[in-house]
Amino acid sequence: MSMRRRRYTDELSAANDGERVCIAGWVHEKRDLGGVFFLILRDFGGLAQVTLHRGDVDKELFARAKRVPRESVVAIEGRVKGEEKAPSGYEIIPERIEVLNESSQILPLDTTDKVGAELDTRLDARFMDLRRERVKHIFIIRSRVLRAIRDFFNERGFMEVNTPKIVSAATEGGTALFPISYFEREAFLNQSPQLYKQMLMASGFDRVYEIGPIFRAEEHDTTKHLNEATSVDIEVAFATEEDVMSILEELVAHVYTQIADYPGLSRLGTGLEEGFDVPKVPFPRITYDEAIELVSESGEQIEWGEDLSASAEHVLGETMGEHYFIIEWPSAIKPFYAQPSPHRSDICTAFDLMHPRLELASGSQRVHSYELLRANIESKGLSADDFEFYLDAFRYGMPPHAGWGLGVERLLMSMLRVDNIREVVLFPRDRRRLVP
RNA sequence: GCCCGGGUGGUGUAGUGGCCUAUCAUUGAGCCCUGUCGAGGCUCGGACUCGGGUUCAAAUCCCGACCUGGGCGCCA
Repeated sequence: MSMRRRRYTDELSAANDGERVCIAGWVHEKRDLGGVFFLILRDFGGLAQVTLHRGDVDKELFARAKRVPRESVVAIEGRVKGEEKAPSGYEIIPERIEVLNESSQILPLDTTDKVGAELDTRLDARFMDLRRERVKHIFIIRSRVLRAIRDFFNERGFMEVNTPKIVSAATEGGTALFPISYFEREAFLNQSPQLYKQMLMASGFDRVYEIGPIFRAEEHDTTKHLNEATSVDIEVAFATEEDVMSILEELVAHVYTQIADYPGLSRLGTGLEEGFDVPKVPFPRITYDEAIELVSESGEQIEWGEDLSASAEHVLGETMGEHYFIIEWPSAIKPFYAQPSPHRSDICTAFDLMHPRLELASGSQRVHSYELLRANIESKGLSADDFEFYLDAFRYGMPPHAGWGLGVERLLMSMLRVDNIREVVLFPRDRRRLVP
């Protein structure tokens, strides 16, 4: 059977009536009515009904079609017949059915969604879970989101870069790293491309972006954390935090715009049957001071200089209702590379992009002074010697610059209203899961 | 790391000490049925996480282990 002649089920319709075609895929369902037998074939495009009438088709073919186990892979040659009684307006009258690979029974999951399955069960049999329609659409959307992000940056003169994922030292502090064995030394999986993208600012690559994996060894076990995630990172020279905040909100709006008309949104089962609204730019900005004030009105007290708790973020999300920025954070709870505010010594240029449900991104203008950066590293209790490879870039002409990092999975789960971040990763890595 | 839940056929579930030879759906095997689209009807097969304990009696109560869901903390 030639793959060149293979057609997708969604390319066909009643308009192809009479054409001889070849389709291939999985046996999604079988309905045996005695004298008439329906085999529902599934490929990447969708479903097609293959109809066999006893008497009209070869006896052997009829019997073999009934015997093929569900989820087996088959290639079918036959004629398209426009048929109002068929679910998609046409059916295939087969002349040949070739079983390319028979599926074992009983299946680990139901691909027809008649019976549910828990996430853990689904992830154990992820290859089969991904055959389910709603799950497939999540990853088609994910792919489209990544494409939209690349288009956005490429159109704006950004250069895509790749920085190392195996690194020598604790990068930013704050989070736990995965140690790995690197020949005779210890190394780590990178928690973020932060230091490397900043170093590129000193190279004159003044608008860079990277989409890549980040690794966090935190032993958290929640619906919004992963130990291996994907981040979109940018760094822009001669820019302030306001400049990169504009880029960020425009990016989010662009991504929403690109996905808003995707028909598969309605198949997700997450309440997006009517699609979604593209968030309006600019997003509201509230300062950290305003944020803790708002939270205190709801009864929860946050001391100035403390990070916002989960319940505080929830209160803010309720109040703000849509995407918003929290700006002017205390320097003490932001990383060493956040540039201090020009107006106040105890706050910095850092910002967080919040969705009502969770934090999506954080960024800042960066410290570009070697002396200040070195002092900041030391004052955070880190050793400046470990950062020599990074600090060197600041001694020979580092322009002012700003940037941010955005969690792809968080963007997706918030956009698609998915409850668990694992849903938007093909093979998620969490506290317990290392396979598949 | 802390707190609170849960582990019953392949999958999803009912069952809070004896009515359990364990419910229902779906899946699987088989039979009937010539227009199904969650097809329908009939027959059959298939499970109490593991190890201790309490009791005349444990799926059910207790202890431990393992697995697992959620919340908090940390973090993006």
